[in-house]
Amino acid sequence: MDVKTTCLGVLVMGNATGYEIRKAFEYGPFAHFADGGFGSIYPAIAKAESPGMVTCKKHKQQKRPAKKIYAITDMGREHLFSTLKKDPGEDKFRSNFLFALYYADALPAEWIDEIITKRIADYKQKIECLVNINNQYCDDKNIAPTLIRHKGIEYYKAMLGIISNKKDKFIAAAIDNRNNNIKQP
Amino acid sequence: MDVKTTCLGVLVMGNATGYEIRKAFEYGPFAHFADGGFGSIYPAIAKAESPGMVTCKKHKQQKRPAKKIYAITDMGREHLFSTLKKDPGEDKFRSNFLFALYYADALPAEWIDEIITKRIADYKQKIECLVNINNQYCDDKNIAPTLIRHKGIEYYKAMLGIISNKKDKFIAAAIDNRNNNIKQP
DNA sequence: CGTCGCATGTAACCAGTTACATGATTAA
DNA sequence: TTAATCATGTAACTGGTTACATGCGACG
Repeated sequence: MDVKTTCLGVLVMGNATGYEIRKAFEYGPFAHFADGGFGSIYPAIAKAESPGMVTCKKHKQQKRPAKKIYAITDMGREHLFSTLKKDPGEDKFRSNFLFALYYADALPAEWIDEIITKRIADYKQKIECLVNINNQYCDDKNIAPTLIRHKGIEYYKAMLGIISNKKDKFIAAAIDNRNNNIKQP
Repeated sequence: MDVKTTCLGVLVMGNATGYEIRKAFEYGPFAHFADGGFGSIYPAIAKAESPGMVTCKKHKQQKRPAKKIYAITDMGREHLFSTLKKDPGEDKFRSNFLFALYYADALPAEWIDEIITKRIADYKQKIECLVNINNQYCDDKNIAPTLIRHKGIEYYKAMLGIISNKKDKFIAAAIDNRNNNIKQP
């Protein structure tokens, strides 16, 4: 799913500026499975505007760049939903954290302790963030967004549980092998 | 984590060819959180070879390109482990599947049913794959790989449980809104 | 007779990240 | 006074994907 399409996904829920779209990616209910920074969002909206998938109204402000409020068009809606009806393909999960833990046996126990402790705190914060999301992205008429939000919460809780349970074992693995090195080929 | 480093991560567990490295990314115990196709692996190994992070021995074969068996060097090990001691940063999870489900209210119920049913089958297969991994990547001396493998299994089981529980609700959301459309701004 | 597995690689392409460019207002 | 929020955007870079190029052997 390219950034243009995810932007349309935000705009279908209500008009927004580029800045607000980015906030939706960062704090919105699908923050944990879609993203986009300024450097990709602004060009993406421009790419959506030229064929007419979105329209733009400028609101002048004092001492700031004019707000550009984008609205999705029928063409934009069609593009979004036809994309959504295509095979979603596999999820992509990339984790340097797990990659590092994989080699816990060859890393200092303090480091393993540190990254796991930090990650546990991160997960707790993510859960809180998803729990506290207000309704600006969730219309009552639409049930799915709420379900997805709950799914996100359950996902992080599952991650939290797994990591918390195994924390001591990982640290022990690192301690046990403090003076060994990883298997030499 | 760039492909060069993940390749070193495979090689630290034993010598391998480019082809075998790719298999490790696809079926190995960290297949669910790291990756790389041929188009990225071959150039990555070449980039690791020139400064001396890996060495290469050619084994001629009949009627096939010579096998190039790579071995990690001390420099390669150092590069790997020093990278592993850096802040792993956030995990990246991108899911077109969840993105589509988010708009279930505006999509055909049959489609939602189809993608959820398929995803449940996918998760079951992933679990089986991780359960059946043999020890070629898991040395008994090293505990962490096994822990990570179990973590992968628990992760997919959690995903499976969440999706299975909510399946009917998502389909109902799609059915209920069959003649409505998503909120118009 | 087709497709999967083995086995290497290159080149064009594309999408997204990072850094740059600008700058007032407000809360800690 | 420092950092965060608001608000837009461009340009260079980087890194990975896709398609191309080659081709035999085994299995069904």
